[in-house]
Amino acid sequence: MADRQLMSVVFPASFFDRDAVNVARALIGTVFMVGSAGGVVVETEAYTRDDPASHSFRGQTPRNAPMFGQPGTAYVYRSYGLHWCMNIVCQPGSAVLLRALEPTHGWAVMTERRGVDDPRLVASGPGRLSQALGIDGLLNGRSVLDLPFSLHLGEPVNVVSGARIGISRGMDRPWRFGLAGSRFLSRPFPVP
DNA sequence: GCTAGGATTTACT
DNA sequence: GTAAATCCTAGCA
Repeated sequence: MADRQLMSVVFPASFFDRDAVNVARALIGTVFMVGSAGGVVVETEAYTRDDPASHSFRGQTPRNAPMFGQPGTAYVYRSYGLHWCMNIVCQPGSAVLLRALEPTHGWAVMTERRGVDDPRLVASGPGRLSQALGIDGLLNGRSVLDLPFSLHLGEPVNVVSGARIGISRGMDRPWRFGLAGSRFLSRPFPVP
C-alpha cells in the first residue's frame, strides 16, 4: 500500500520547551518518523524533574544527561537490558516517552525489523516502537528536529489519560496519554 | 567493588 | 498467569 502523504509543517524547538505533560498530550495524533518509517503517535507518557518515577529525579548522571539537554533532544535508553525506549526531552530534566504508534509509513522495513506481520504488534509498546523504527543508542542525544527524525501534523484527535505503566513510584500522576479508541495502544485505558 | 532493580517483551504452563 | 531473557546504572559498603 502507498504511504499516506504527510503534512509538511515545521515543529519549532519551542514546541518542546514547555511542560512535558502538555507536550505528551499534544503529541498524540502527530506523525513521528525515523527515516521512511513511522506512524501516528497514539500513546505517550510524561516524566518530569520532580517526579519520583523519572530517571532525572535524583539529578543529572551520565546515563540521563540527555534529559538535561536542549528541548527536542532524543533520550534513548536501554530497558531491562534488551529493549530501547525513545523519549523526547522537554524542559530540563523532563521528557516524553513514546509508547505506541499506529504504523502508517514504511510498512516493509518495520515488519522486517519486528519479525511480525500484525499491525497491532509492530509498534504497540515502547520497545516494539523503537525496534520498528530502528531506534537504538546511536540516536541518543540527537535532536528530533533534525534528520533522520521528522514530525508532522496529523488529524485532530480526542485524547484520554490514565496512570503510567510499569513504574513503582509516582503512580498517582495520570501522565499516560492515548488516542481515544485506538486499536494500537500498548494496553487499553480503563473505562471510567 | 557489589548488587538490586528496572519507563519490557515473549514464550510457556 | 508466570517467568525468563539480559545488562548496566545507580546507590551503598
